[in-house]
Amino acid sequence: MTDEKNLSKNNDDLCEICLPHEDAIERVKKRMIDEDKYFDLAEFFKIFGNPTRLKIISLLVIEDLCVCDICEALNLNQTTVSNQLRILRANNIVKYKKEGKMARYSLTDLHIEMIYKVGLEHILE
Amino acid sequence: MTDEKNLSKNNDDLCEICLPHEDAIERVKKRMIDEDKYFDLAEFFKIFGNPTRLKIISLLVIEDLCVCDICEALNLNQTTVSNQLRILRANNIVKYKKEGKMARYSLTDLHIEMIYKVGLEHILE
DNA sequence: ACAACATATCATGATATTGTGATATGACAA
DNA sequence: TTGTCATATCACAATATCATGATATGTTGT
Repeated sequence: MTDEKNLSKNNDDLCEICLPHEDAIERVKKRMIDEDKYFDLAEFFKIFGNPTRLKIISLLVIEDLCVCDICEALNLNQTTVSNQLRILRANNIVKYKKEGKMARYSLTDLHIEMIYKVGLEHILE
Repeated sequence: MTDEKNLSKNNDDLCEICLPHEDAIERVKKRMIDEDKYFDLAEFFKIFGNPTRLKIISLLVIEDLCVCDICEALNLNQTTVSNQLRILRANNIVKYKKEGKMARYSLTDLHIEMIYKVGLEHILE
């Protein structure tokens, strides 16, 4: 604890110009998650940061659909939808079941729906 | 309803190669939000798609902090933090109160905390 | 085996976002 | 008013992401 305080007075860390609140910094640092996790989490949220993917998600919140239904409902070409579905799959946001020639897509779990809905609530305020 | 079916047989929409499920498409299309909203929502979620911003959010979930505390806790230079705080502000994710020379930042509302936590739950599974 | 269909992958030019150095603002103290 | 501190803004090179055309894969019917 005293070590921490001395350390910070030595100015050998990045923030050289200000006088930080050591106690608050200690508290929040203790509760941070692993560095890697922030990157994983950012990758995950990045997926929601694209209107096309959000549209696809919003459809799948309502019901499961095959690729060509998504194309039709969103008026997008097949390549675009398929590409975005790949990204959604790779990030564990949608899953699919093969039914003959078709692939029926659905959301992997409730988290996705929750995040979508809370986000929508936020921007509609 | 019959109109819809005839329309789709005319192949004058983008998805020409497959035989979509008209009924499902109708159902989901009816419940879609305005085109613009998808863009707004994507802009909002984009903010969560960057590790630095997530780190800042994760700190503010725990307690309110001034800029220089955030720099110190995250070992980032002031410009980086300030820039990201500007983006967070512009997108209504954080707010701040001036206290003398300092600016004390906090999350705008509970939505932010919820989205952060549900996302974290998801990737930790 | 072959054709047709539904979906997936690859490659790419156009566009957007990143962190950061340089600089500006605004508050307090002397 | 001058200097210092805390924070904000601007500008930009490096990097990432987008939609899409071209092409591949895998399934069904003949």
